[in-house]
Amino acid sequence: MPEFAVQSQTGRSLKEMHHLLRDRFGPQDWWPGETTLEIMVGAVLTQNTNWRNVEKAIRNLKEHGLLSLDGLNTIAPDALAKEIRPAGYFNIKSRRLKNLIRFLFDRYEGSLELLSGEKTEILREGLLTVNGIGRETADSILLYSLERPIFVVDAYTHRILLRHGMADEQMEYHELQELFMDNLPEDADLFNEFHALIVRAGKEYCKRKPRCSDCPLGCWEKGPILL
DNA sequence: CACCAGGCAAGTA
DNA sequence: TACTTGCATGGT
Repeated sequence: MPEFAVQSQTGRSLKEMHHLLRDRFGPQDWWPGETTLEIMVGAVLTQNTNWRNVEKAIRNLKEHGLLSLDGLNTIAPDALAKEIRPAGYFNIKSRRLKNLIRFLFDRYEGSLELLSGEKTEILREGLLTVNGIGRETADSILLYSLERPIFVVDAYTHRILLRHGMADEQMEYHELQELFMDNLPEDADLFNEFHALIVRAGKEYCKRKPRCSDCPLGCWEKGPILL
């Protein structure tokens, strides 16, 4: 039994919210035609960082032929930091990328084939042991890079649920995640699109200073605007 | 000038 | 468990 309402303050189900967003914005095409590795790298680089800055960093890596397991495994941390500078937090993210790559070599022989054969639950536990990979980054890798049916929770997700009366400020990551995963079909493509749409709507309408007027969700305007 | 962006870990109490 | 702080660039 879900502990929290599966309907919003305005009486909408998650499915209805997804359809409203989809009808407004269409497919978001997150991480199309990119490699498994590139998506994993992007998931780390985008931590608390605007995606446009991440694109610059990834472009640098590509231009220098570093966007490969061996390239990232071999390069010195300082040199890597220099390449990903536009993404911010470049020193710590350099170490985080090295940690991730080392994990892939230590546990999967640096083989994305072997990685892909691993069970989702084991993968998630493993990723979470890597210093610099927390729940959102791990889940982003699972969903967007490895196409596992795991729903990604981020600040926008929490904020939108708050404004629809479906969550409170204290709710924890896994509770928010369960709200989606217990009330939607277990479908990676659905989770992919829905989360991307939430981010899209969040960017345009539901920031800390919300601009609710044209939001397709027509959220509960007296709802909390915190977070 | 202030504020924010597709977080996380380490330190403190 | 529940805060607080450091990490940093680039756009608005």
